[in-house]
Amino acid sequence: MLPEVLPLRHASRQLVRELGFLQGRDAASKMSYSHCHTLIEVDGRGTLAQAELPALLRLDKSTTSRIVAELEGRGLVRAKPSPDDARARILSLTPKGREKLAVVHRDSNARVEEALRLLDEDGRRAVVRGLELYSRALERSRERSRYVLRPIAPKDKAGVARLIRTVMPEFGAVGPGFAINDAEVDDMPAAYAAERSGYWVIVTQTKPETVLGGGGFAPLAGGDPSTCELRKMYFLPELRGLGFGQDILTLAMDGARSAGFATMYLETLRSMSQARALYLRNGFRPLEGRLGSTGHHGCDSQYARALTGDERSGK
Amino acid sequence: MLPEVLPLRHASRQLVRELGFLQGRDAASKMSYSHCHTLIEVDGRGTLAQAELPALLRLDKSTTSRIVAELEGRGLVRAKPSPDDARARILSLTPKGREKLAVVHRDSNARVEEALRLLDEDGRRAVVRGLELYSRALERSRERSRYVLRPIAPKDKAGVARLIRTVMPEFGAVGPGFAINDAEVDDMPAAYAAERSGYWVIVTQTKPETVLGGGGFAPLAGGDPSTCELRKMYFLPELRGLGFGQDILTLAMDGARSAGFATMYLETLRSMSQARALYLRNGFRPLEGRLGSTGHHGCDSQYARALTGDERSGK
DNA sequence: GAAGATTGAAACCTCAATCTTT
DNA sequence: AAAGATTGAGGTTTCAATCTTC
Repeated sequence: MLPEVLPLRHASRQLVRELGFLQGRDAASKMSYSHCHTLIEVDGRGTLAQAELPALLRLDKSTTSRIVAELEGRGLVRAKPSPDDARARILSLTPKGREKLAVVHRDSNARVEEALRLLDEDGRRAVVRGLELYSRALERSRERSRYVLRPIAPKDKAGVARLIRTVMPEFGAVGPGFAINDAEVDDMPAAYAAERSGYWVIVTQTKPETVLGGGGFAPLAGGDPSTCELRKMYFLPELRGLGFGQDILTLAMDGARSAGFATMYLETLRSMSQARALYLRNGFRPLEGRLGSTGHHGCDSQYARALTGDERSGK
Repeated sequence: MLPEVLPLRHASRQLVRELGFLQGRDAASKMSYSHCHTLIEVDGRGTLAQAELPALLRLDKSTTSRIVAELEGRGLVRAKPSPDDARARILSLTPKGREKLAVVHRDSNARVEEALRLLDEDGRRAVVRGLELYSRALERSRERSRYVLRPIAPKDKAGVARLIRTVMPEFGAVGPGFAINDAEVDDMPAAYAAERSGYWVIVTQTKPETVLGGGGFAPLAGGDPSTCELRKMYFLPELRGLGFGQDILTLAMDGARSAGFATMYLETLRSMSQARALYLRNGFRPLEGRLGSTGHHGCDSQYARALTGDERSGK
């Protein structure tokens, strides 16, 4: 277990309790915390579909429905039926709602400032950074839990082919000289069942499973037998930024190391900037030219790193 | 307004939503967070008086009463009447409660760890530090709100005298050569109504007001007319660590500057370590000997700083 | 009277069921 | 059937009132 887990849980319990005090109903404004957040979200967007509120506030739609009804009843929010869809309600603040929000902002700012003034500038910046990092990490972790990472299986044949044929054109990787034309695309499960290779997929947790990402390794075609290639790592947009690239890269490097490879090579495109940042973080370094004979002359960028030693990052 | 206020409020809203802090439930164990926290607090102390729970969990005593009743009903907590006081109930975990807590810990650790693994080591440390700093600042801010800082008034005469005669003996500052014997102690409001001086007190917000701390400045007796003395700054233990020393020191320095003083001098004791740290943070430097003729030869430590320029800290 | 603890009423939240519109 | 929204039932919390013991 990471050494930070227990201290963080303790700090988190403390913080939740303190925030419970800070953000409890304010007697003066008679507004619950959720009501204030709703006003803030509606104000920040000018107008807002009521259907968006549950995701923004992380509350059940029944709760947001009741909040809106209450705010409407108090004349702080106006709800109009959408012209496009008679089911939907479009929310906006009334002038009275904007006044109320100004009061809420002033009170909240004052209370937060009062606490921040007890810290020096370095401490204040550390607080903001720490809370931002943690809430972002929790958000990513929550989103990750909607997916499953597992080795490729025969049933993934069609899904993986569709994945590759969807992502590559997004980056202009169509036509000759790109992996999208490789014969293996049509049957990835068979291709990566071979010795000294591996492929993993990310699928939705909810059935029916849909393949949304994948990546693997195999011996480098026409290359040294001690060199493998990181191959066909692609993710649909909704999966990006959740750290699955790092997961698959780690699995691939560990698998390649176990299979006796000494070097991992890869070909990619400069336009895949998120992927290139991942490679650099993991100790991959750009090469001057190609290795092996992959036939992917459409790729404008090559990287490699040694798999020996315990060098995990490129620092 | 501090530049960190708005980013922090945003980050705080995000974090609160991610933590699902209100009415959150731990899915696996079917326990509300408050129930889990209660088990953790009881376990951490072995046994715990039920009356301590509201302060620990920052919940109303009616809520903690219901939580304990629920946990008792489920056989997780045992409550015995205190042998000393038939009103009080002493809580402890049953073996079944300890088992349940182990499950809760395992689940919580796993979830927190899953999020932390998305950060590098530097990020993880920043998260822990940021949350600890903020929860501590909120706690201090909450405690501060129970008190009021204001200029001394005639009605404070008895309270301030009692304050000084309580705090000084705590640090051994009794007998000849200490400020506790100064004539002004018996009527501080009158003494500090004079020109070029000021005194502030910290009193409880709840009536009747009780004086719990104070401090001020006045011309240095027997010293240069451009030199003032920071005088009689004392706080009862419950007030320490809440930043009131900094508040009074800032008021005193600003007041002295306005009254035309160029230097602020002070006499203290080495044993008052919190006060000395405050002086050093505020640009005061130790002197080799005494200034003026205060008659406080009991003090073993002298400091001074210039009031000109904008030097605020000693860095 | 004050402190420890409990109980009733009301606010807020979630889950599940329902209604309306697409 | 699916999506937007509402409603009913039940859990959690606070405030205020109450009971018991010191």
